[in-house]
Amino acid sequence: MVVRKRLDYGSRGHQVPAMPRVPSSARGKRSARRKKDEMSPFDLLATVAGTLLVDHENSSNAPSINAAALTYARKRKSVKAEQCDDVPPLKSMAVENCIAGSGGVCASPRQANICLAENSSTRNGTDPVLESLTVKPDMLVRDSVFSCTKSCNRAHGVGGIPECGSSRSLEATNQVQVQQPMDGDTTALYSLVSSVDLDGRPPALVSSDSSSGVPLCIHDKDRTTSPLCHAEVRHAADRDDDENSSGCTHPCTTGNNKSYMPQYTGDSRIRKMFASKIRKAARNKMCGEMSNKGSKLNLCGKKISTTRQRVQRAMFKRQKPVRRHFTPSSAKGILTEASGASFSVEGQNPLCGSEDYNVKLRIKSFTIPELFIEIPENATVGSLKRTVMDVVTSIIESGLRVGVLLQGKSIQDDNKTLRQARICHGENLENIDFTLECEAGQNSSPGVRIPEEMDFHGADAMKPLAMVKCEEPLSETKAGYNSQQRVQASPNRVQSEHGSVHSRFEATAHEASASSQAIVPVASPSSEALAIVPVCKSKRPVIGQRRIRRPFSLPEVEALVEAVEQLGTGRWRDVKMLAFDNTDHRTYVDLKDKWKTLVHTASISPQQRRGEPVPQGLLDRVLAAQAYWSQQQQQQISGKASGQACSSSC
DNA sequence: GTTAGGG
DNA sequence: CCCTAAC
Repeated sequence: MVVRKRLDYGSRGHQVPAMPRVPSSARGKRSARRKKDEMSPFDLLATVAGTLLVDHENSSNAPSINAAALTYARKRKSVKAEQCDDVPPLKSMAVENCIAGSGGVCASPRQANICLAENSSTRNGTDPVLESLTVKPDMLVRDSVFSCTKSCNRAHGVGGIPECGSSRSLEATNQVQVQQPMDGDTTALYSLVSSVDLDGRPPALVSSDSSSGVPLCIHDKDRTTSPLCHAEVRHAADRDDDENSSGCTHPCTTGNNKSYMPQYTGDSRIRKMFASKIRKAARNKMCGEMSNKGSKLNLCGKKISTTRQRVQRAMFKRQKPVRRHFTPSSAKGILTEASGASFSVEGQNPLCGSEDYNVKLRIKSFTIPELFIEIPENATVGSLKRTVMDVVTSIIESGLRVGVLLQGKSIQDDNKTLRQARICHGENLENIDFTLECEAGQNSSPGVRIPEEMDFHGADAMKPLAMVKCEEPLSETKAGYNSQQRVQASPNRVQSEHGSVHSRFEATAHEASASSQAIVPVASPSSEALAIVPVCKSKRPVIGQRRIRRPFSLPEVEALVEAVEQLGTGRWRDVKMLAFDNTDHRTYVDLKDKWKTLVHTASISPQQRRGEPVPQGLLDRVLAAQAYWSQQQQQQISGKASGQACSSSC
């Protein structure tokens, strides 16, 4: 067998050494490290103790170690022979199980495992990225869009199931009815709109809309001729996987860009320095600041530890959106949109008369910018969902502000009254739009990060776009493009604004946004690059922010367990690559931590366990694997020690 | 950049 | 999850 190098995974599939590599941990636990020079006796003791411990564990909790060892041996053997292709029956069963259990997620790690070789090979080549992404229930999406628009006139409260629900995206389908005295200024309106519950819970005034079907703006539809695939992601419906928590738990406000650059691929040194310093500072500083959310208040007093709110943290780690980038949702609005999701709102005023001086606006949905997602063809739907979830979450969390567009024109003056802004009784409010713009955008220099972050692999069209986007002044963003094409129907117009260079891509983006009110991952024109720039991305890098907590789903746990069974503890990077290669938000440290908790969980009584219950069978496997690999490590260590002793004595 | 471990 | 020491 060829000596395996870590990086080999990338190009040749996964190769696992027949014998567990001496976990570099042999350099091991600190305690071990410290002792290693001073002890032979200690070593011996440790070995004995370890053995005893292992025996004990096995006798009390899990299958006999022998059985486990056999299993592992077998597995390792097979793995050794055919890393990725040889998937023992047991694994298959597990996979099925997992898939059946909870939508999607599960499949990913394992599949990644199984297809690793293929995966990696494709990566090297042309990276077929998004072709598989598609889906594109265009109609659905559009339906929702249109229904939203058109239902304006409909009386709210109709019992029917909202059409939007079908394409429900990110709380987008909620209709929000905003009533505001016409004399209120636009600032007030902004506030109102901003208060829209982004968490998907129906706002107080939400009403359902049963009208769907007939698109109000047919041109939108026609425009959507792009060959690109649009994938609609249903936020709420699919949140049964592990990502749920993240999104749900921290619905909005405080920015957390985690999603779009989850990997620790950033400049870690800088990150570390900034992160820890800034973070600490932030902790002290922001005690009172963020606790509106949830019940986590008064954290300041404590040290904001476990429950501490997301603290400003170095964002560097998220600087390289390896696989995900946002993309401007429309050419003209590139920057504008960049700032965030734009959501279509429906202006309405039929009832104004009866409401005296109140303007009734029903916000039925909003869209977020197109998202470009790069994901291997053989990635699972679950991983795709997660990816999209990440992106969406980041958009929402990165801090949003609202912009108001009337007849396609952005209303800049917050001090105007609605009446002055012509958002009032008697005016045509059908074309009023609200855009969500990233707060972040205001604070940072947009252009700085983009170039580095972009994955340009030959995405010629993308690059320019990104650049443009980055460099574009934010102000233009606001003033420029207005939400969706519904308002500004002409693609040409869009292109004219940015020049022909970007036309191709822009058109794409344009279409995408036009076609959907939902989250729309769009396949890049060039199969390889999906560079995407978070619209908000260039925005303030939320420094020192804590990552969102994302409990491991059962499928993930299974994948982890299996990977550890194969690779052993102490090889977290490999575990990550084997089972979570497509899951950016799970770092190997996370996996290690999870394993730690799993072991702990498995060792306590079921009554003491919290969170999503993990099947006992799985926990048994955890213990077995832990015991087995612990033993292995012990043996390695003792073997090493004896070897040294021998060599020294000889 | 990884791994181990404490918090 | 975070942070950091030790490699």
